[in-house]
Amino acid sequence: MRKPCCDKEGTNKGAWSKQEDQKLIDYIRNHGEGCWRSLPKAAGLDRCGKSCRLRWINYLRPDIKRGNFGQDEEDLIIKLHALLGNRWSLIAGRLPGRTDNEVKNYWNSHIRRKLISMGIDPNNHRLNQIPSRPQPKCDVSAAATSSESMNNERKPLKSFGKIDRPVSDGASSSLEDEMPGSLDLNLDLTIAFPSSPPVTLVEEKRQSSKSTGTREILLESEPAPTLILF
DNA sequence: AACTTATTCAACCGCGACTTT
DNA sequence: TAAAGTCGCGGTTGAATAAGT
Repeated sequence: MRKPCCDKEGTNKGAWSKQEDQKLIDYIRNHGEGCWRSLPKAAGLDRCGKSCRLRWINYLRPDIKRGNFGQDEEDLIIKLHALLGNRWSLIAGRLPGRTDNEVKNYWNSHIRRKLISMGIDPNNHRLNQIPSRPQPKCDVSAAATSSESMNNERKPLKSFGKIDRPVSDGASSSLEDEMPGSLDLNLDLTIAFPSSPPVTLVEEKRQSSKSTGTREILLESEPAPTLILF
């Protein structure tokens, strides 16, 4: 059988030194990404492959955009979070140059607090005080499109191809009933599935969107199925 | 200036899905 | 087909820094 990914004994941990960074950069420049297990040894690094991967993806990759998030990026994160929940890698995938870790951190340190201060539950994007329902300054209209899939207690969907957790579960109807006509997403989001989504999801989507008519969810079990939200 | 508290963010951990043997 | 390895993800932690007192 195979050897374990990395023996935890005798590998460096904690912050990366400049030398380590340089070794990793040099190695990946010459050999490309991949095979993280064997990379540390080949690159002369005393690190776990997992740690190398993380360092590269979150910090060293040349296409990483550093610095503050723009308002458009923030809006997009909110909208995508409303749709996808805490699937940071998917959200980051829509933000060029941003990493899942960065998006996650930004959400937890900035956006989350901002939504709370506006009386919006960041977990489900619902207003806490339903009766008055003030219009938030920030574009959180997507929040209203959210469903219970935002609930942090839900089981995470690990494989997108498998869709054992829908992008919005069927339980979303209660929310949509509550927030009719506030679904101005203005978001052209297309997610390509690696494989056809199960029919159950399609049916679920149709059922939940049927009642409201406020959101178009297109999920086709066709060769290149996409999820399109408006 | 010194201390405390809050915030940020890089890195680690554990788990589940996928792949390989 | 089962078991073990690998990879990627989300949650969490903790050190560094900033802000407040």
